[in-house]
Order: sequence, then structure tokens, then C-alpha cells
Amino acid sequence: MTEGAPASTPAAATSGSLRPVRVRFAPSPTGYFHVGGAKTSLYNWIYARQHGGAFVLRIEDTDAERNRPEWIDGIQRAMEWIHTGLDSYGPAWDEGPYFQSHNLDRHVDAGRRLYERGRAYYCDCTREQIDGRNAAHKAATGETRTGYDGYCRDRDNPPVPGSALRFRVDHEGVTVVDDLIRGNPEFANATLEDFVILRGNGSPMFILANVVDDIDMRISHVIRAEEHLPNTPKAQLLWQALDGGPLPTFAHVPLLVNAKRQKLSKRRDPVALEMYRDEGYLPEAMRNFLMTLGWAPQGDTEIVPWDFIMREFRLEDVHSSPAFFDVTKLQAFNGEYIRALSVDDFEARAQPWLVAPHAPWTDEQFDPAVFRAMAPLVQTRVKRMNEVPEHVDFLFLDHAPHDVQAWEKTMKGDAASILDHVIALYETIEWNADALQHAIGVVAEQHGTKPGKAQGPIRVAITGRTVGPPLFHALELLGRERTLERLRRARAKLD
RNA sequence: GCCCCGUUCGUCUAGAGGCCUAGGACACUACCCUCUCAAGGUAGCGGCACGGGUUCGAAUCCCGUACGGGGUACCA
Repeated sequence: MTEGAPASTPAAATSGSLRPVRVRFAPSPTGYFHVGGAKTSLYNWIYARQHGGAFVLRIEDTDAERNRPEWIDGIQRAMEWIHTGLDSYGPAWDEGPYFQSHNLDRHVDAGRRLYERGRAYYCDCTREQIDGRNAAHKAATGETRTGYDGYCRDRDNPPVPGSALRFRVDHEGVTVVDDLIRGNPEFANATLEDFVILRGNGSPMFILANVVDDIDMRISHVIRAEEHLPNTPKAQLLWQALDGGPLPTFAHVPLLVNAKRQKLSKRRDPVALEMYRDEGYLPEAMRNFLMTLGWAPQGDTEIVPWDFIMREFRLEDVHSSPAFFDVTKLQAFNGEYIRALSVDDFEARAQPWLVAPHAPWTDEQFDPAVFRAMAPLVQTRVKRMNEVPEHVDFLFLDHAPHDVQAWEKTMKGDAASILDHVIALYETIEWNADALQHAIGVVAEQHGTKPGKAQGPIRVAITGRTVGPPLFHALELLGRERTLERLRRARAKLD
């Protein structure tokens, strides 16, 4: 620890609150759009809207190795998707996308400026050399040290290619971060190492590019994930060294974690917003759910209209502890949103899943009128729109789908005689759901069982499954001929 | 190792010293409804990490401990 560190630095005092609110969301295009990123962008966007500010989209594509152009478009499409239906509040982003790579000269200039002012120095240490010295240090003192040891700090190295430019951290004092969510975390400057801002090949590091762009774009509030908190003091030091003006106010939002409480990662967890979209989650359900991770609307319900969230949300009220991204709960939200849809809306939303490749039937087999008749029954039974086809496929396919387990479970005992009996009745009966159901009641009674039990073999013969939408309603739609054909076909297999 | 952040039912949360016998939601269990499955309804299960303070009174304030997480790159 340093001696007698001051309680605060100008950091908190100078961060402007009278400046126009300008926030930014700065994803790096290294993969699909992360659900955590979606949440952060929503926070940014709401904050901008609430304060009459601007929301800037900036693509941080400085890591050429890992960036792929196709991800850039994907991120924008995903952002538009999560904003579906929010047009009345303004666009998904107000400015941009800006590309960090286009500002390369500004970043390099900033680095050079810092060098000229003695705020940065060139370093030609290799990682191996640094590690070696740290190992020797440990051997000599027993103290473990992993960071840069400041070896070149006072060697006045020339700016030759291959040498990295390091920021010269003033190790005196304390840097205080003005953070809306976490109070004001303090970092002793002595614990900050001289970090690289320009690589040996001359390209800027993230922290430099990020700060320079934030200054240039006059960003007033930096709302980002908690993982960035540790490098915030470095960013503030850079900001001041570059005469960036009033420091931005920060808000470090809690991480989204998996069941093991580790931060959601692109490689081991299902984090792609696009994937949830393609599975049939509704954007309004997803965004509502995302908002409840680390924050809750007033009252006893978490599922609330978006305008309520826009009104009630306070960045200051956001939690500071991580939240588990619980897909089960997301599904519950989604199911509730689906059920709240009007039947017309439900049909419209279901469209993408009613055609190939999502649907197992052809356009010729599909009958919109039949689907329409089934829609209300399907609506209460799906949690994701991609579940829609399996509830109605038997109505459009030529034969009942095959399910061995369902068959074995129901096609035993007196299934054969029940089928015989039902076939006989269905050949002449009036063809409507009530009559169809009544007939099963008669059959059940004669077999000394309950209607619920007797409908089992019929259901499997027709739909291939043991569960599904109300059977007799479906039979009415299927028609006498196709129904009888399936019943006879099933019956024949039992001989 | 060092720096930083965090800790209310299994999970997401409400809770700003007395309104808390800690509320809601998801999940789970049971029952009702019912042609299966859902949906819906009713009920139940289940929590303030621990230890010290402060206070007439603490889930709420302070300190410590434990545990969890994030960062510690010439990644972003």
C-alpha cells in the first residue's frame, strides 16, 4: 500500500454531469452477438433515451486477427432484432456504426503525443525477459510479481520498430472511478503497471483506441460490463494525459454467468442472440428478460410493458452482483409473451416456422386455413416458436409421424379392439369434434376404461405422439377419409 | 500471488433500521379443471454466508472471516 493516499482525486469531481449525454456501445466483431452485450446495449440505449442523449454504435475492430467482416453485419441485424417494435422510441442506434479501425491514425497520433510529452516510453523487453526477471525477483524476495517491472522506464529507448510504447504510470496517489452502480472504487496507482499502448508493430492497443475514440466522440457515460472495471483506472489516466476533458461517468453492469457462476463465454456457453432469435424467442420477451437480470421493475410482476421499463429503469438501481442467465426462466417469459399475442399476431410470428427448412412439410401440403383453425390451441402449448411445427405436422404430412416410444407405450392391451371399435363408429358418425369425442366415450365405456385412456391409441395412430393439441378438434380438420386411413393403417400393424 | 467487485429461497429479484411471521416470479411438489399435453386456478416447499460490533431495535449501518467472481497480455 502507498502511504497516506489522498481520499480522492479530481476524477470524481471533474466528471461532468451537465454535458449532453452521449453513450456508446462498442462490440468487437469476433463472433455472434453476445446476450450479455445485448443487455449492455439495452442499458446504454435506455439511458440515452431517458436523458435525451445519443447512443453511438462503434465497432471495435482493431484486432484484425480475430475480426471477421460477416460478424459486423450480424451484430447490427441482431441489434435491430432486439429492438423490434421499438421504433416509436427512435432507432436502435443514433450514430454509427463507426469503425475503430478507421481511426487508426488518431490512435497512433495520441500514442506519439504521449511519447513526445514523456508520458510514454519505448520498451523492447520480450515477454520471456519480463517473466525471467519476475522469476528472479521471486527467487530473491519471495514476492510473486506477474506484470511489467518497469525495466525500460528510465532507459530512454529510441522509437525503433519492434519496440512497444508503454504508458508511464504516475505511481503516486489513487485513481477513483466515478461509477453509478458501484460507488467509487479506488485504485492505488502503485498497483498499476506501465501498460502497452502501441504494439511493436505500431498498432494501437484496445485501451488506447478505446479512450481516444471516447474522447473524440465526446462520450459522457461509459456503460459496460464489469469485466472492464479493472482497466478503468488506466483508461482514466490515459484520458487525463491526453487532455480529454471531463472524465466520463462510468457504470459497470453485472456480468451474466452460467450455472457454475462463471462469466458467459462464447466458446462454452450458448450466448448467441442470433441463436435465440432463430429458436423462436420473441424479441420483446428476450429484452424484458434481459432487463430483469440485475434489475427489477417496481411491483410484483417482472413481465411488464416496455414503456413501463423505459419509465422505471434507473441505472443507479442496477445490481452489482452477477446474474445467472437462466434459459428456463427465459422460456417461461417467452411462453407468456406468446400467449399474450392475438391469434393474428401469433400466426404472423409463426410464419417463418411454417415453411422449409423449419417445417417438415412442403408448401403444397400446407393448408393455411387448417393452421389458422389450430393456432389458438398451439399458442398455449409452445414456449418457443420453433416448437410450432411439431404440434401440427400430422395435419399436413401424408402419414402420422413415427415415434417408436409413443407406439410401444399405447399400442398394447386392448388397443386393437379399441381401434376396431372406433373405426366402425367413425365410418358413419357425423363428422364434428363433439360427435367424435362422444364416440370415444362410448368406446371407453364398453372397454371398461376412461375416455382419457381410450383416446391414447387413436392419438398415436393419427398424430404419432402421446401428447398434442386437443385430438377431436384435429380429427375434424383432418377429415373422415384421412382419419380412417390412419386408424386402419395402425390397426393393421397390430396383427 | 497481486488488484478489484460481489454474497436475500435452487434461480432472478423486492427490501434504503421498526411496515419482515422476509414479499413476488421461475423451477419443483400436490390438488382442481380436463380427451392427452399445455394453459389457468389453489396450496405447498424453500432464503437474509458466518462471526463480532453500533442501536431500544439490523436482511438493512460498521469491522472481520469465509466463499464466489472478474482482472492481471505487444486480446478486446
